[in-house]
Amino acid sequence: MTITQLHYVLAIAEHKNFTKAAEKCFVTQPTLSTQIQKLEDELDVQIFDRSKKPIELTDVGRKIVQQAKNIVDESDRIQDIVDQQKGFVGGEFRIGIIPTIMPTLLPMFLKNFIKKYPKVKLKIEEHTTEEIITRINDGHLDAAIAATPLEHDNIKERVLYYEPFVAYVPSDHRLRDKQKIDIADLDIDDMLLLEDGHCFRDGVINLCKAFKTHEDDQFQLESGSIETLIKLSNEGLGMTLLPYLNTMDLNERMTNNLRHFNAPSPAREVSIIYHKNELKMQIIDALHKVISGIIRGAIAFQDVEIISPVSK
Amino acid sequence: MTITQLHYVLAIAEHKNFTKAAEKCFVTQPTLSTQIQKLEDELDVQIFDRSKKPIELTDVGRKIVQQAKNIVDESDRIQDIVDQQKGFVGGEFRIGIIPTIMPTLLPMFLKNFIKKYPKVKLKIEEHTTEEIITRINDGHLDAAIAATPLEHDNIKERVLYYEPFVAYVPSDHRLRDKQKIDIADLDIDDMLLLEDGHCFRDGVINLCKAFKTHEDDQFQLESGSIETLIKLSNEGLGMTLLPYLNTMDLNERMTNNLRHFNAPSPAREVSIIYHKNELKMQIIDALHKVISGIIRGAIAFQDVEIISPVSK
DNA sequence: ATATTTTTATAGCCTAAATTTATACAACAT
DNA sequence: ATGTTGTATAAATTTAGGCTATAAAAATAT
Repeated sequence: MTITQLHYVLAIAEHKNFTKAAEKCFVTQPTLSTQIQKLEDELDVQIFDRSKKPIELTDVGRKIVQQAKNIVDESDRIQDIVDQQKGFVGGEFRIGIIPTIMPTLLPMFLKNFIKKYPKVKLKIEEHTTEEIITRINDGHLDAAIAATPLEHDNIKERVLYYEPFVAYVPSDHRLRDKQKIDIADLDIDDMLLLEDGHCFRDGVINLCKAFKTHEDDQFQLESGSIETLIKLSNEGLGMTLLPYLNTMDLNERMTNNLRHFNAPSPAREVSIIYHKNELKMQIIDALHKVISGIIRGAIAFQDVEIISPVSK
Repeated sequence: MTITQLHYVLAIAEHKNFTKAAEKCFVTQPTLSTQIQKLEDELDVQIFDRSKKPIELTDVGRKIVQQAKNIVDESDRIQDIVDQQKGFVGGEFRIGIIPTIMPTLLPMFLKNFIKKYPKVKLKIEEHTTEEIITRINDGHLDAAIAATPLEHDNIKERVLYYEPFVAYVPSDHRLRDKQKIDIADLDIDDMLLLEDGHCFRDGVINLCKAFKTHEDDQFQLESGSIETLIKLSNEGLGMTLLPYLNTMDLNERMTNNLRHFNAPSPAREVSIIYHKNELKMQIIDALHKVISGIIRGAIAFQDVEIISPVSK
């Protein structure tokens, strides 16, 4: 049994297809055929059920794949150990970012990061939180930036910053004349909300994906786009909450619609999340350092008292 | 990087000597030299410091060895998975047993076990608890039978049975005339005790390695031999406690010296212990099944109430 | 200091294993 | 039937792992 063979097993298990798996492994298809056969002979057990189309895993096969993942992960860490020793931070790194964070955060840290860590080849992908979770679990993403806590067993979270929400109150709204808003003022029924899991602790109100629960509403907003949110609000469909970073580049007319909260301000927790196997930890450390450094300059001056968010 | 290379690394790390490690790996010394060099080249880091005699690990080397252990362990489990699937229980299995358990327990289950699992090649070794812990940690033992709890991070315990102690009271002893003894009757100062960690919960008395703490005693008994204990007791050096199984084959004169406890009787917890990586779990399961089955017939009829032992 | 022993590294050769190209074969769709 | 898609097999090639023999270096003995 070799680590290479285990890589082949994983590729085939993933693609359910020898030919495609071979491409991903940068070898030819016969190589996979023979190597898998050799491994199956050695273990004297069938890993794949080739009678099914597309190919399926046998029962033992499933367990073997699970274990093969462990072994491959653990063997990747040898290089990690060496990298850490050398202070080398580099290689390909795939990071997912949720849509509501991408446009504001990415421009803030990207230039800085690639300058500081030129050896890292960042692959940035926009995904929803659910997509991110599956992709971190199957190893397609090395890490992601998302609203937390997620409380997912296989995924670790490291908080980057707490981002307060600012109310966006259009001109005809009942709260228009309040200079500072309290959480108690909010009414779920006249609010447009983001889909991100921003749950904030308050005995009375829990905005966790609140808008999704109203099935009798006339519309449901699946997009996490802040721009859409603002425009709908401008159309008189209700007030909304904007993450603080999104309020920084509004034009003057829109800035007039902003109302800050009295402390404690509702906030979302934004974290870098990664698989519990902690692969490529140096790069995750590096990202954490750069991002939280940048954010300290952008959010810290705020005098709002951040409340810590709590899950459903 | 291959799993074979990692095996080589581990062997050299253990023996601090290429030649000996090569023997253990059943290859020649040049093979190790070249393979280690290849690995070091691939990782571009020195694993061993060959300038020192005997050879030493570098700082990264130590971490790599640690990780290599993980990988090798995990890769061994692939075979485990297959074995479990096939219901196959076999292969070499090294089990350690502490001296006070060996002579009574081993004869009870060994014949039964080898009959039921003829494919398992048991290697039985007698060791002290401390030796057992190190040997389980470094992988030289697959499992062991010892008095628990040990509360060791890397070692899991699975209780086989609770073995009550029976007092052995020589003819001239102050407790001689009591038919049933209470824990409160015991006095550390006139007792000979085993060295095994049998700690039992009682507000007043804790016999955990008690005899070792008395540095002013005239003698200290390091042997865990029950025979020695009985003979010393017969010589009038004090009463002692015998594990129940050891009282079953005494001659009549000695049986007359036995005094059972009023419930709850002090007892030692005897467990099969194994590394938390849970390698060869099928065999451990098999041993557990056979031994606790045998013991049910030997101890269960006792009507003493067993108290659960608790650590220091 | 020199010789001897012990231990690791290197060279050259051999064999086995991994991979490739070419092709056969099977299942499925049209 | 025929083409398509996907896996297995055959033969050739390259690569890697292992061996013997020996050199080099270090430790130990004389």
